[in-house]
Amino acid sequence: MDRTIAELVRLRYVNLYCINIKCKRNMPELPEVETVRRGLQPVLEGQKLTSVVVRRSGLRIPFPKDFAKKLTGKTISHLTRRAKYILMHIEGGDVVIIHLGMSGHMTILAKNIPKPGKHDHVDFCTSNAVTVRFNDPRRFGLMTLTTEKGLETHKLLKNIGPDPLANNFNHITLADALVGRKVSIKVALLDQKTIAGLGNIYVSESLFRSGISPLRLAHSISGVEVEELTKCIREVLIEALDAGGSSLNDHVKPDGKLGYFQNNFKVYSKGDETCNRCLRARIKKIKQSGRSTFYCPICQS
DNA sequence: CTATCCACCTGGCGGC
DNA sequence: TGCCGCCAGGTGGATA
Repeated sequence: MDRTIAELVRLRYVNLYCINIKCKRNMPELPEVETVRRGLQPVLEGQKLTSVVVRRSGLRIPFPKDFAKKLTGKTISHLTRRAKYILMHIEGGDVVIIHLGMSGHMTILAKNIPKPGKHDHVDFCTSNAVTVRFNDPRRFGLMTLTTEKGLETHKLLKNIGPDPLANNFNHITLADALVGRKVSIKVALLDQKTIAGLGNIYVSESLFRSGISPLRLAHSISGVEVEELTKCIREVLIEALDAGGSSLNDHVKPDGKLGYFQNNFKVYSKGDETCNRCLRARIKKIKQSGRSTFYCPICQS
């Protein structure tokens, strides 16, 4: 039975519906965050928030004063995304900034709403009797408030680089962002002000696909290589997004649980395994700036 | 200014 | 079986 989320909610078919997945190797990077946004969109847009329940004083940062109070009774106009942030636009000009951190996920509860568990920090209850529950065991996520006017200059968003899936992003944008950077290309791509939305997984995957060693210095990447890298970043992200999208649209099980993203990683977490491109080298795992990097020493140079 | 390092947090896993 | 300690990750702020 394949149905969209909106349909399932309308039919009150969904008991428990996990939008994001508690899968060890699926930290929320751009594709996962975008998938969550797309999953929430049909159930939240145009709905009034009848109540907002906040169960602790803060996550990575404190909740704003009167967070719940300011949102209660307001209508959600639409959901957008900037880098790994989900933006919930409220009629009247407020905007809720949501970051899933490392372990944050959303659950849509359409009936038989269970008692909140240990890490269920926030509930958004809407006029269509749906509860969207935010759970985040590690509490690296955050929620805060700003306004439409303050969005561009908000501390969390103002220094974020271009979105790799946006139309205005291309190899020239990326090349510009790498000029003079004396860090490795791996570290530069992980930096959100170079490019928005890549995390540890997709940086390794993009570099593998483009055949560029993660150890190269950012400023040493040639124009031709940046062009290839740009193409590969987009491909990797779009493929992950498609996998997420198919999870949302096609893999709804009768019990309402979402199908898992497929892990088609070529190098990430594949340390010591034989490279499936050259079939000769073993994937190396190294540390760069305290973060693990996976790459093929033959395919990437 | 840029680069590096650390704190934040908890579940999961390896080792004993 | 149980417990201990380490590790993973994204980000901002402190430090060099």
